Amino acid sequence: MASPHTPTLPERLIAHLDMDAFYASVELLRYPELKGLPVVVGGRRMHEPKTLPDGSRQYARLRDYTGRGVITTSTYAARDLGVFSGMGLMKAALRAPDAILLPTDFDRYRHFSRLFKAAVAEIAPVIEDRGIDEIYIDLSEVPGVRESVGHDPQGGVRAVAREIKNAVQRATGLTCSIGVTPNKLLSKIASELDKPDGLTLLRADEIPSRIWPLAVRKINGIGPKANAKLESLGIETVGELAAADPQMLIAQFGRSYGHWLHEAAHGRDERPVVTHSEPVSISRETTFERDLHAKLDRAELGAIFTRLCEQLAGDLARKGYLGRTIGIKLRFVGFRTVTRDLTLDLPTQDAQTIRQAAGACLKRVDLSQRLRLLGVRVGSLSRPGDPAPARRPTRRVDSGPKPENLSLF
DNA sequence: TCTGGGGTCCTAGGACCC
DNA sequence: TCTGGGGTCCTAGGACCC
Repeated sequence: MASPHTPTLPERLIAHLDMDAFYASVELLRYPELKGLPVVVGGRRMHEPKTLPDGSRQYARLRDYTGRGVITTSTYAARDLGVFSGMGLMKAALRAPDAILLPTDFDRYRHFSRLFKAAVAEIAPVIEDRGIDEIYIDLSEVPGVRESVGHDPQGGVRAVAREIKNAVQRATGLTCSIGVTPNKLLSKIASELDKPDGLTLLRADEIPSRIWPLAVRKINGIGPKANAKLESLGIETVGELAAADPQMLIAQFGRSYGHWLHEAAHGRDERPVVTHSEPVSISRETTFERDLHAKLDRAELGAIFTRLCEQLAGDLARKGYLGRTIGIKLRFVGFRTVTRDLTLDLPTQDAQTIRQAAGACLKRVDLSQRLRLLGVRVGSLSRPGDPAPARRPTRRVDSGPKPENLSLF
């Protein structure tokens, strides 16, 4: 407990910045005539817009798409038609057949990602990367942030957040939404409250009025499973979660997650803004256009497998990592997913070594069902100069020869 | 007409070591 | 010959996120 003699720490000021419909907005910059229309980005097939002789452009429609693939981003006009990120394109086509479909151009999104992050860093350098289109920013030490403007005690914060939004707009031509609160958990929620082009400031004393009415699913870390279970317990809002008996939550969800649920519902979160982090694993995976069978499609699968290993080796080399744990991921028809991994004595970067280890992993899987996805992963990463890992005697892996292992790879 | 690709973190059991 | 306890590594699966 804080005694009168221990100075209380100043409350942190953390921002969460989320680019609005990022991929779709980047596409609208080059196809401005699509502004306001339902547009969806996603899919893997070639559906580039065609420029006609008269200079006008012809776009693919959602109804034209066949094959596997999901929506990566949709414009707000498309969302109004009920098509959202993660939805299968074929399903989306039933809801919005006339929506325009654009292919993803990750290089371009990465470029704009660098632009907006650099613009923010000029104003507030303490940034945590949370992927291509969002960041956390620690504003606590930003000059002017704690000054009040007029009688608005948050005037300084608001001004700095506005400045950040303007800088992002100038650098990219894009809008973003920002939430500023005492921690990452609340800021993540706050940035969504006024999307798009939003700016939401929230103090701890506003949690009951602003946060508790929200659905528990709005909390980052409560996914579909936890949500369903909470619902079955009669808990739908954050306020109901906050009022729930912590011991009951622990009994239902386990010590760690149960305790976290309670803390999160009360808006408590001490996680720092992490400005540097090292990757834990690097992977490549692909979903096939049609389901493949290990025996019937042996040559095709073998070629894909080798290609994934080569791409992965390329990624490792480019990023400057070695990995000691090689793993595979298989997804069968029906979406059952299986993983196997194998830790080598020494880290590697070599495609053939990876391919061989991954092949050994594959031998431990029953391959009688058709596959829809194959992936390869490298973990236990190190840098080329790092000291060699302490070797432990290789233990027998009981691979128990599978009757349906078709010894293909 | 089901459900991409890239990740992180957690849990849990067995091996192995002290 | 019933039964220890802790710590770390390895492996598999699953929830969750962007």
